[in-house]
Amino acid sequence: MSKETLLPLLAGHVLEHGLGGASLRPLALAAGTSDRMLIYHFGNKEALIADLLAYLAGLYSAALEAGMGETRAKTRQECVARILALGRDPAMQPFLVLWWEIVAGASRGVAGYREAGHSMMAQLLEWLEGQLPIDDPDPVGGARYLLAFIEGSMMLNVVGHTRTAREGLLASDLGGQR
Amino acid sequence: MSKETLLPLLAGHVLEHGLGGASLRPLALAAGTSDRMLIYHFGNKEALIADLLAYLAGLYSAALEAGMGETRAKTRQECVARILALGRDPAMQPFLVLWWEIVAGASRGVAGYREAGHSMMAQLLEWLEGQLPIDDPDPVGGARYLLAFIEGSMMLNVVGHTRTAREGLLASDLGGQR
DNA sequence: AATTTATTGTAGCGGGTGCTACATAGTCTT
DNA sequence: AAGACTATGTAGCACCCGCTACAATAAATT
Repeated sequence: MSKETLLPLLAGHVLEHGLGGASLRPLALAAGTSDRMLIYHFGNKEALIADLLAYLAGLYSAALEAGMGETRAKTRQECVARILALGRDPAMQPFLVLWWEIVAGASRGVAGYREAGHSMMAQLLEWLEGQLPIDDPDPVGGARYLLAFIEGSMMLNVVGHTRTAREGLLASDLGGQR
Repeated sequence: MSKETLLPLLAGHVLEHGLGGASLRPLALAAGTSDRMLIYHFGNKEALIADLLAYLAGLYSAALEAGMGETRAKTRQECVARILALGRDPAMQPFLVLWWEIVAGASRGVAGYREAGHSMMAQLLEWLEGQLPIDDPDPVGGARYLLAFIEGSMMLNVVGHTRTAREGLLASDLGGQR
């Protein structure tokens, strides 16, 4: 067994049980090995987490591509609706939970978290640009604007402010009426 | 020494060293007691964290009031600029770091985190409504809209997407030109 | 065939975790 | 004055943590 065969199993465990609280022995059990071997392959836990974060960023990219619609949205509203729907997809839920854990780690300065978060947001940004209407007057700026708004809305949902998020969306025209 | 005198000291430690990784003995040391006494006063760690989260929400409210400007902003742009500046204030930094930890806990379903996060966002929302221009056409919806956008921008900053956040802000008119 | 190298198991170390048992001193009530 | 209640210190338990020392096996290399 090598790193490459271990990483998917480790990622599965982390997506289910969290990243911060993960410890070697449960991680090893989920991957069918021992803590002894995890250290052998990765050197130490910090390196393991770093490799795992990179692998998870790749997984996230794949999940985004799988969730990408065949056609572009016709309006920014439709585009936002699509991505918010993607966020409600149960299959994406473990990623979202993990996502806020990564943000928290990045904020506290834990090694590797900022980089992983940056990478995942860059991928989402690129995906979002490709989802904007073809005739959008400012796809580059628009994607950045919508990204901030969407992620803020998702955070509000997480802390139970679903109504706040919805009413915020209604109060905005997403730059679409100009 | 009672709960009431303990909580400010505990909050200070948590603001400096984080909430998730906090354990009884360091917490007690920071408050000038023993783990033994923390359990005595709060029952168990979970109850201690719950009390601490409630106290921190109150602290956050006080910090907001202290950071509130004397006058209202004249435009939504100025309003957003003010709150983003407040977020860059070093005095607010520990709160922001703690904030993302609360969001992560809420997302993972840790007891009490969702409630604390909800309370803090409700306070920020109220504060934001009071900061909007007097002649704003839709203060209620506008505050919700701006809140989502601002929080999304702050998250982008945390993961190193400062440029993305800034360009998103430039691409939006914040509903101000209609 | 001998030797090195890669992979794995077993056992354990030092330290941190939440929490508890027990004793003690002071204070308050009857 | 006697007993009850409150607050606190000391010591420790059972468990989890990352990590390591040592040994064993098997494969590859010389």
